[in-house]
Amino acid sequence: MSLPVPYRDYVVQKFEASPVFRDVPDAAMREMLGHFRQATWSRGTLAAPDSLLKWFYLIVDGRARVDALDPQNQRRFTLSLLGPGDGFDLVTLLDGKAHDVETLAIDELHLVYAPMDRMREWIRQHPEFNRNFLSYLGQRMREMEGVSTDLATSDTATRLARLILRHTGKEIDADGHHVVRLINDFSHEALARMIGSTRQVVNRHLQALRRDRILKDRQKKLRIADLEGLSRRATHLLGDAGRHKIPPGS
Amino acid sequence: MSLPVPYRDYVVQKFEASPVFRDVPDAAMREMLGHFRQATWSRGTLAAPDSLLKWFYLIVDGRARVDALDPQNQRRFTLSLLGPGDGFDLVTLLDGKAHDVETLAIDELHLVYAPMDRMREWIRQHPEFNRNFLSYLGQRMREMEGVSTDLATSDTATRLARLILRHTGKEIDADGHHVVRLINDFSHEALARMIGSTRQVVNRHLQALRRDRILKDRQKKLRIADLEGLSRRATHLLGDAGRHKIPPGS
DNA sequence: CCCCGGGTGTCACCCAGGTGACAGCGGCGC
DNA sequence: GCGCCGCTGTCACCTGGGTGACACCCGGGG
Repeated sequence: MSLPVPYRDYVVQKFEASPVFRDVPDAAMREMLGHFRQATWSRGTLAAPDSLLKWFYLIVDGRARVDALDPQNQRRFTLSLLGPGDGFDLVTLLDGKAHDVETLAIDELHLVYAPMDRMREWIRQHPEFNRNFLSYLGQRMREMEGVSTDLATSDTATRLARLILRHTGKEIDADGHHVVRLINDFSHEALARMIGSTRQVVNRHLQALRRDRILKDRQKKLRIADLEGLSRRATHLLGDAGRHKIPPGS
Repeated sequence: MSLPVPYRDYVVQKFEASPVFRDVPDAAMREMLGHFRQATWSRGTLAAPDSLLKWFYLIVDGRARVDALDPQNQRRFTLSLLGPGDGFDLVTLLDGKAHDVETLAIDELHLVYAPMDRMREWIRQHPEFNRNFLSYLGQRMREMEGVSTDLATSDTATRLARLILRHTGKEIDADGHHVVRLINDFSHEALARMIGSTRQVVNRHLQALRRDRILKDRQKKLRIADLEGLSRRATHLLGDAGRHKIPPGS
């Protein structure tokens, strides 16, 4: 029923650097994992609401997306993107109540899962894990605050730039372009849902970014040619704003 | 140095029903409070960033507002409104890092406070408190998700209606109007910051609500005349949408 | 091979709502 | 009393971006 030892080793190695387990000693983690089971969901799978009440899932491989859907006005908004080391459903874990969101597998998803209650006990009993977990919660709250603030104060172009920037690694590929992680194969529709906009508008801004040589042209995957330029857009200092306003007498 | 016993009793009674302490036995709470100190901030006081790193504050009486400010583009956004029973800074408590927000006293603020570290220990050591605290975090996350989703999917009129609705009690005053709590004396500017808009636009929508007899006219404090109507706006079923679209042949 | 479905690229249109401006209003201190 | 200041109420103006529509492109399945 529990995880086979070799797989457990693989998972430990996967989670070691993840925010939830960063400072948890390997031994404790290995012991915890002993109580998990394993599952695989094919891409597109939608989490069943009642299984989210009973089990807490940790992602070993693959990505998941958590969408909120406005009941009226059937627009969607992507609350968060989960990758290896992330778990769901966090909110249910905290308060035990059903969480009205859609969690779905973007890729084939390799998961380990354990009963909610047991998870809660671990949090209570393992001090190192507790500390880590709380600090993970803190980070998540910061992220969410950032998203709200962005939505409330910045325009779509800026939000898009920030979205891309947030997922850009420092690594450079063979052609000297920065690679975008996690969201590089997203459709415009999916990007739009992450910044609270629509596919047409996202397309508009993406074209502008390509035109200005900030994004690499002519390819599906996002690649960044001018990181400096991108972060200027993200902070929308408006580039050279004011220059075209030189008073006539100078 | 610690709280005088009569005041402690007062605080216990104040916190008893609050989300953070709901299920914490009075005895445990009283013992905790023994380690707190007391402070009063006059209205308008801004929390000093470094004191927020060292101490965790609980509100006994009064309200506080937590604002995020977009570094460029100096617009503000009110992340949350805190009342009796709420504590700050939650995020710093969780991850120990400075939290770049402005916390300020809306009213004269009566607080009790304790060192962050001790607070963290209580969370770790008192199981009932831990459970409560985590579930409080869950609620807070739900609220934040709601705010983001609103911002991303609804128009300002709807967001304003929801804001008011969220703060409307079931109680009815002498004239049969529902009273709005916590935000009833806010300026349009302050309301605007809570829904990511501007004072002019908020005013626009407030006038519309008055015109439609949803809000009580001619007075500063918000009072609701037609709760039903308000929640219709909040869910923007668009009222009788469709009625004016009856196909010609019927 | 063609068809189909999902994604992309681009329009033209239009409106919610941001913006600046200005006039009134009430409370407070002098 | 008067002046000040912060707030309210209302304009007129302009624009970012939502919307529907349509053409096109590509990959996979029958």
